[in-house]
Formats: sequence, C-alpha cells, structure tokens
Amino acid sequence: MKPKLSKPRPKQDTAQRIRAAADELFCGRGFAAVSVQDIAHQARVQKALVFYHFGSKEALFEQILEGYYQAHRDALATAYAGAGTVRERLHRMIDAYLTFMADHARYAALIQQQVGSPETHPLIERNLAPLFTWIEQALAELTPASGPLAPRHFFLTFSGTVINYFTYAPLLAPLWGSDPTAAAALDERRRHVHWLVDTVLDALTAARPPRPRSGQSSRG
Amino acid sequence: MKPKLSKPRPKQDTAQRIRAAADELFCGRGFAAVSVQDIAHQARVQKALVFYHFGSKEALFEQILEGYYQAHRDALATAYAGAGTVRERLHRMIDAYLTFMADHARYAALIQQQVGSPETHPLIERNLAPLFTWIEQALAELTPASGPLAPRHFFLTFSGTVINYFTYAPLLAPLWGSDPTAAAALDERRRHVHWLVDTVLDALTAARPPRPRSGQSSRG
DNA sequence: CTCGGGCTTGACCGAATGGTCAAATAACTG
DNA sequence: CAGTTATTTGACCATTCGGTCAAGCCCGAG
Repeated sequence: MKPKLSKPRPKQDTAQRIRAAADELFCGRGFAAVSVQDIAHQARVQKALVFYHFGSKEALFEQILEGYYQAHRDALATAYAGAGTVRERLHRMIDAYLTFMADHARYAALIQQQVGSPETHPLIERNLAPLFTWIEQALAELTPASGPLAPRHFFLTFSGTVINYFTYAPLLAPLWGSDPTAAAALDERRRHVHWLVDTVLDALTAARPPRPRSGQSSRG
Repeated sequence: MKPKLSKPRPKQDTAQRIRAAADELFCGRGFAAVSVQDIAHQARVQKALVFYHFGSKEALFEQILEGYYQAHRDALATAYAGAGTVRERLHRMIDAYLTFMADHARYAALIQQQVGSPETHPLIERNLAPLFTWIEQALAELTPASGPLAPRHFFLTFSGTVINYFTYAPLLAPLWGSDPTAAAALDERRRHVHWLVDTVLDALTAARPPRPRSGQSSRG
C-alpha cells in the first residue's frame, strides 16, 4: 500500500521551490544580476541547499533554460506535426508560439537576454536549430529557396513579430494605458499575426504559380 | 596662435577610452555581468578613473545607453521627417533603422537585455515613446485606428522584423554557415523588409477605399 | 621658478559574491 | 531499536564587487 515508489521524498519540493524562485528571478533580472542568496531567500531556503541540489548557479540556470527551451520546442513541434495544408500548419505554429509566450511571459525576456552571451550559445543553438529547420521545410514549397523571400527571412520575421510583442510588453503598458498581455490584447495580437501570415502567403502564391510541381527553384 | 581653447586637455581621450570599453563590454555581456575592473582593464586605465570621470558604474551605463538611444532616435527622425508619401517615408525609416542597427551591431543586444530591467524603464520609455508616436501618425491614414490592424501592431511587427535579425545574428551565423551581418546578407534582409512593407501596405490599401476621407474606423 | 587645479595612481574599505564543509537532523530500511 | 542515507543547517572561505581617499603627477598661468 505504498502510494509512492522507493523515493517518496516528502521534502522533494525543496528543489522545485528553488527552481521556481530561480526561474522568476532569472527571467526578471537576467543571470548575472541575480545572486544565489536572492534565489535562496525567495525560495525561503538555506543558500547551501541551492548548491546541494543543483551544484552551481550556472547549472541551475542551464537547467531552467533547458526546460524552457524543451517545452517551447515541444509545443511548436506538436503544432507543426498535425495534418493540414502548409498554411494551416503555419497558423497552428503561430498560435502555439503565441500561447506559449503568453503562458510563460518572462521566457521572452530570458532568451533575449541570453542570446547575447556566448557561453550559452550551444544551448540555444541546439534548441533553435530544429525550429529553423521546420520553418524552412514548411515554407520551402511556397517561397524561393534563396534571396529576400527565402524561408529564413520569414522565420526571422514571424518569430520577431511574435516575440517582440512580449519583449516590449512591459514597456508598452504605460504607453498604451492597458496591459498588452491581457487576454483581449493578446487575442488582438493573435489576429494581427494571422492576418500577416495570410497576407504574406497570399502575396507569395500570387507571385508564382500555385504549384511549381518541380521543387527545384532556379533562383531569381 | 593657440589651436585649442582654454581647456586643451591633452589626455581628454581617457574618458572616451573608458566610454568605448564600457560600450563594448556592456553590449556584449550586459550591465550586471561587467565589472568596473573589466572596463578599466579594457580601457588600459586605472579603475578609480572610471569613477572620477563618470561618478558611478550606473551613471556610465546610462550615459552610454542615452547616447545610443539619442542617435537611434535622431536617425529615425531624420528619415521620417523628409518629404514624400507615407509609403516612401516608411521605407526610408526602415532603411534608417536597418542601417543604424548594422552600424551599431551590439545595440540590439543591449536594449533587448535592458528592456527587462525595471530601473531603466523610464529611460527606455522616454526614447521609445516618440518612435511609437511617429509610426502611429504615419500609419494612421492607412490602417484602422484600432483592432488587429491598428498602427501599434505594425509598429511592433516592423520593429521586431528589423531588430530580431540582429538579435539572432550571432546565433544564426553557424546555422547559416555565413555571417548575417555581412554586407550582402544585410542587403538581402533589407530587401526582405521592404518587400514586407510593400506587401502589407498593398493589402491594407486594397482592403479599404484608397482614401476613406473620414479617419474614423468603425472597428470590425 | 612657484603656484594651483585638473588628472592619475595605488592602496584601501565594507559588503556581497559563488562556493565549501562538518556537523546536525530527518527519513527510510532492516 | 540501530544503521544508513538523504537532506538541511549555519558558519566559513577566498575573491571580487562598487566605491573612496590621500597623495602624487602634469600641466599651463603668473
């Protein structure tokens, strides 16, 4: 009648409390501006416990970052994997992206802060690469393979359109007089991005034959 | 025959050396991750000189940030101020934005890093507000006043499209196998953004009468 | 020359940093 | 119960942090 396995760990939540505290602080202030003391205090835990459970401040940070990236990647992979036309799948991916960002509001700030620091580049690259590959594949049949309308550009354009909204949300709140992350505002943004995707895809398909049949592009 | 005024300051470049060193380091690693020692070492200068010339680490940082913002704002203001149609002025503004970012490659990382820290919000807001106002004015006659196609959304979309390219450039280099900030790549990006602006404006003007005359939108 | 003030230096400060450790405690196993 | 292991504690470490200070340097002015 043991409801738990051989490792019940009644106080296992300690690590989780530390993780949660670190998550919030890192996202709000960035890696360097947060001390282990801060994290321990926020988690109402002894500082040494942070090192006991995670080894070092860097390891804790990378664990949090990795978790975020994995959740993000999985969310987009699920959205992309389903059936439907390329356009439908792209819309689903945009939706998933927006939803994920809305659910993890501070994630945007975190990655934007960390993109600049060379030591975390391998970690980011490892998680960014599949995203990049998906978009390239999805757009391959709609856009030229190279040049200003190549998939890579739309990848950056769409991802920037989504992420920039959340990056600047805290700054825009006072300018707008309302919270950009509120449900209504988010839905409006969602419709904007969908409109943009449709407009772009319409323009792309109008410019070239609807189905070139031969996937090879001769480069304009 | 004095070539200089009452303040020749043969070693005036010290402050400039410190500024340059701080600029590079702050942009590369962010405020918190850079120590005054680092700055002094990079500038080949005694640490105390940093405090003599700038008072504090924060003051030095804000001076650099302010300088960047002012140059950025001025560049966009000049581009926007000229004659021409709204479309032409928008294209000029995009061009100025891209050029400024290319000339100050690390600026993108800096502001993205700082957007998240509440203490610099007033500084950023002060410099972001006019930008926001310009775009809203410029787009007012082309887009609905509210809803998913309101000017504010296009402001975020276009600025994200520009800035995101530079934010992710260091990460994309290994993925692409070439430097996204090289002249050829930048020109391609420039054409992409111009294509996007034209496509969006075409769609907006096609959807509604070319000149609604009455600026009031009934919101869909 | 002397004077005086803007630079520059290097030593110094208290506080905070990331990290360690031995000892104490809690929890589970036999 | 004893024995073992996982967890927790608080003191402790060396280093670095942002910042100060008094003394010296270098300069042009008188």
